[in-house]
Amino acid sequence: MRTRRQRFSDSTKRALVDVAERLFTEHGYSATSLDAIVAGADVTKGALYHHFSGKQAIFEAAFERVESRATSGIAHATEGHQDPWLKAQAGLRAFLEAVQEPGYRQIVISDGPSVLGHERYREQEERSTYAIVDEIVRAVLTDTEWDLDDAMLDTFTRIFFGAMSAAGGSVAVSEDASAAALRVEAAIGFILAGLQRLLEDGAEPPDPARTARATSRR
Amino acid sequence: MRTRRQRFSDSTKRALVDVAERLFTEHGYSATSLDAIVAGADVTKGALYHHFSGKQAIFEAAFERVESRATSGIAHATEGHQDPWLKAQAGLRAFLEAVQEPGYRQIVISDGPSVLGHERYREQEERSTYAIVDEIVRAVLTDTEWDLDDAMLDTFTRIFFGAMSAAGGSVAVSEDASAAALRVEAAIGFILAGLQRLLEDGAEPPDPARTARATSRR
DNA sequence: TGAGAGTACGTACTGTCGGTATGTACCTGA
DNA sequence: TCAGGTACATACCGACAGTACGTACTCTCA
Repeated sequence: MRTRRQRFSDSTKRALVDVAERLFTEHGYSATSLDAIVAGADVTKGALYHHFSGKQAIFEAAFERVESRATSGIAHATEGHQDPWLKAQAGLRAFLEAVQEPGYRQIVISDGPSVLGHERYREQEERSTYAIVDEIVRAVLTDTEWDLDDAMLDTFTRIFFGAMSAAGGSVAVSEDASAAALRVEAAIGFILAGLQRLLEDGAEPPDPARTARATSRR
Repeated sequence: MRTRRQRFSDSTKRALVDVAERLFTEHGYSATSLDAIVAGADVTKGALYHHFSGKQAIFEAAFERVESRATSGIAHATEGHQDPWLKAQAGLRAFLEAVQEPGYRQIVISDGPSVLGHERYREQEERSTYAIVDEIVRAVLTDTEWDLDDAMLDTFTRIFFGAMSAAGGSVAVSEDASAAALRVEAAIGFILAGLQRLLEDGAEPPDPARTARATSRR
C-alpha cells in the first residue's frame, strides 16, 4: 500500500500534468512556460524538476494521457463487433470523434511530431491509436484470400491511418462537423466498398513486384 | 530594372533564407538560433530583422521555398498525361519522391504545423502540393458519371492527401525506400482499382445522406 | 550638385524562459 | 533516534528572441 507521503507526491504530479495538458492544449508547446505550469499547479520549479526531467518530459506525460483517452474511446467503440467491416466502420466513427478533441489536435497532431521527434512520436502512436487501426485493417484484409505479407499490411495500415488522420483534421476545422464526418464516412466507406468488390470478383491481390515490372517496362 | 543597391539587398535576403533552410532542415526550428543563421549568412541580426519580422517569418520563407520545389517537381511529373488514372499514378510517384527530401520532411511535415499554426499551415499547403493532389483527384472523379459535389470532392482530396503524406513518411523512414515506395504504389493503385471497378459496375456514388440514414436506423 | 529622405544594415541591450545548483523540511526504516 | 532519502523551495545562470538606436550609403529632386 502507498504511504501518505507517496499519495501527496502522486497528487502533485497529477496536478502538474493536469495543468500542463490544459495549457499545452490552449497555447501550444512553445507558448507555454514552465513558470505558468508550476504557478497553475501551485508548486515551484523544484517540484516539476523533481518529477520530470524537463519540459519535453512533462509534455510527453500530457501526450500519453491524451492519447490513451483517445485510444480507449476507440477501443470501446470497436469491441463486440464480429464482422470486421462493421468493426472498421465503428472504429472510423470513433476515430473521427476522438480526433476532434482540442487536446488531441494540439498536443498529439500539431506539437507531437516536432516536440518528441519523429522517432519517439511514432513509438508513442504505434502502441495507441495506430495499433487499433492496424488491428482493424488486419482483421479486414486477412479475412480474405489475398494472403498479404506483413509489410504490405503495414503499408495499408499507414495509408488508412494517414487518410483517417487527415480526414479527422478536416472534420475538426469544418463549420459543420457532423456533416463533414458523414462525408468522410461515405468516402472511406466507398473506398472500402471498392476493395470488397475486388475481393468478391476474385481480383489479383496488390503486388509490389508487378508494379515494379510495370514501371520498368515503360 | 533593379538598382545595384536592390541587388545587394536581394542577395542578402537570399543568403539568409539559404542558411535558414539548411539549419532548419538539419536541426529543426527550435534548435536553430537566429544568431546561428546570421552568422552563417555573414550578417547581423539587424539585417535579419530588416528583411523579416521575426523567426517565424524567416521560417515561413524557407518553408515556401521547400514547398515550391516539391510542388514544381510533382507538377512536372504529371503534365502531359491525358488519362487521369495514369496522371494520378505519375503524381503519386513524384509525391513519394518529393516527400523524402530531408528539407520537406523536417520543415514542412515536422515543424510546419506547430510553427505556422494549423491555419497558416493549411493555407500554405492548399496552394502547393495539396492543390496538385486536388487537381488530380478531381480529374479522376469528375471523369465519371457520379457527379459528386464540391464538398465530397474535397473530402476525397483530403483523404488521398493524408494517405499519401503518411505513406510518404513511412517510405522516408524505411530501410529500403524504393521497396517501400513500390508497396505504397501497389496499395494505392489497388484502392484506385477498386474505385474503377465500382465505376465500371455502375455502382451508386458515395452519399453522406445515405450514411446518415443507415446510422440512425441502428 | 548637394542636401534631405529613406534604405540597408550594425551594435548594444533587455526580458523571458529552460535548466541547474543548492538548501531544507519531512518521512521512513533500521 | 538518527541516518539517509524523498519532496519539494529558492536563487541563480546562460541562451536566445526581440528591440532601440546609431550609421553609412544611396537615390531623388530641387
